[in-house]
Amino acid sequence: MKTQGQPFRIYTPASLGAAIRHYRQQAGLSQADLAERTGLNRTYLSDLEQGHETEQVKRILRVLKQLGVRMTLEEADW
Amino acid sequence: MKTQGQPFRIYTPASLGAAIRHYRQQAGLSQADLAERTGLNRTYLSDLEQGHETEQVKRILRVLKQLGVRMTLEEADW
DNA sequence: CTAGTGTGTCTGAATATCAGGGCAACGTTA
DNA sequence: TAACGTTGCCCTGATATTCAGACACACTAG
Repeated sequence: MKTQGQPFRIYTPASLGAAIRHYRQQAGLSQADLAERTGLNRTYLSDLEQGHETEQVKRILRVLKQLGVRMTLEEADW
Repeated sequence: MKTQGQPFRIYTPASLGAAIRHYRQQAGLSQADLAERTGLNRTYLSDLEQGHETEQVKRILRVLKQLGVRMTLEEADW
């Protein structure tokens, strides 16, 4: 049983942040936990989840939209 | 509804770039075309397709991997 | 009440990135 | 051959981002 939730379709930095927050909370991790595990700053993760990580992600999403490509996030078995 | 190609699973900046290149070529666009349509610099797109747009994408992918989340790109009907 | 946890947010400094311009190499076509 | 289209790559200045560290607030447990 995969227990896969619904995939997230990513169109904006905000939706990316919301998806990340969802998966982080589902994993039972705090921002500090995840920051430590990824070697990233907690402030960065906070901003990321709120969609404040704008320019770079927006650029890529703009390219994908122009090409008619959809970005999806979903649980994976790796 | 067109035939959907196989989705791309994105694990690295290089695979993101390869997917973008695939879709751009499928759309019959040059880098310059796409740059104009997206308002981005052609050099940026060149780097992006080669996976040289590293840090930001790598950070996000690192977060997703840590959370057991997979990023996928595929054609969308919009 | 007090301590601890989680998160948002601020500052300033250090980095990373992008746009714009240009040039070389390559393949294709006339 | 020459002209053209495409792409990789270089440089520079300007901009955007990330980080560390700190603090406030809300909430919860003891």
